[in-house]
Amino acid sequence: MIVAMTQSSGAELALLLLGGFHTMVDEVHVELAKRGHEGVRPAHEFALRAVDAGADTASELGRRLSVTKQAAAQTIAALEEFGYVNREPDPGDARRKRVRVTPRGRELMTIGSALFDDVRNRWAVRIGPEQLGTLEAHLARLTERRSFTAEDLQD
Amino acid sequence: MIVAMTQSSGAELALLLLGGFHTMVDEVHVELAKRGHEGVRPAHEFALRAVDAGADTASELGRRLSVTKQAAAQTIAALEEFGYVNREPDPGDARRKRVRVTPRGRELMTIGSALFDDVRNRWAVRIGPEQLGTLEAHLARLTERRSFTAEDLQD
DNA sequence: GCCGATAGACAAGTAACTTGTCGAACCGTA
DNA sequence: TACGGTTCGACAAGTTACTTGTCTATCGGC
Repeated sequence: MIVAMTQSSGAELALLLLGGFHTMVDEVHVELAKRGHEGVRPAHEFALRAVDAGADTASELGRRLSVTKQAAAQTIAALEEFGYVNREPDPGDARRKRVRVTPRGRELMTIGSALFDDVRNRWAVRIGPEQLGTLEAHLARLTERRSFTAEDLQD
Repeated sequence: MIVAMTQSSGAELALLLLGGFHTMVDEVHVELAKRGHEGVRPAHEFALRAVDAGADTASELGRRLSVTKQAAAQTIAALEEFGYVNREPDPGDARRKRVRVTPRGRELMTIGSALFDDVRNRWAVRIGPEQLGTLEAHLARLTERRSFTAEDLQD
């Protein structure tokens, strides 16, 4: 995506960041398809990780991914259709449906992690592991705590 | 957008890159709306820059942005509707319609560049200008020439 | 003067969201 | 224990930024 001239170093930086993301994700996505996970979309992978990390209801997943609960519910429905998660009623709260990662979902996460780490390792070889570590540390600092607004409290 | 645990440093890196992009774009987008460019979507800004940089037909714009010519034509139609570009027949080739950036389009680019540069400058203050330069240089290396495939030749 | 390549138009489909609305369930308080 | 506000998930429709597929008009080399 995007190789344009920009005449703005700020806009160029934005494109570099997006390009970096796409470079990683495209490669992982292609390789996942070859290994028996054809239908899966990049967004599904990240959502599945969030579910596994504890976002086991649609509302909670929405909050973690900063999307509406409806969007999260749609993602969960897709993951369920592909057999990556299943849903069961929460015994302690009849409103909730608890989302659990299935063995097949766990397999996707394992392969996905390996593929992402693979790309990262090749990057480490190209610019040096300590340089990559510094890059990550800087990015983490620059993106943390993206200032709350009133909108973040809705829904 | 996304604060999930991942248990994979590769996947975390991908999220950092996407988060960085979003952090920049969201801020610019909000500020643009305040300054009289309400309808504009983030993608439009980058497309407009590509047009200005010489991608003055739908097909060419598609190639530069790595999307289909149809997608590029839709983007151009949106830009035209908002008054950021206009189209006129190419005198030398009756198939082509030449896309030109209007004064209002140029204003958008100017403001957009300033806002992006503003974010970048604040980042430079936070981690140091030379560190940011290194980060950009590394990203540029890691994303350059994302290996051609047969698909790139179609359409 | 044909023929393959290219430009753009039109149509329909898709992914990943959004807003808005709703009923059911939960929970603190009066 | 009844109420009132909050939260949960479901359903419906709309939006953005794409895609694939098909079509006609035009161009350029031989």
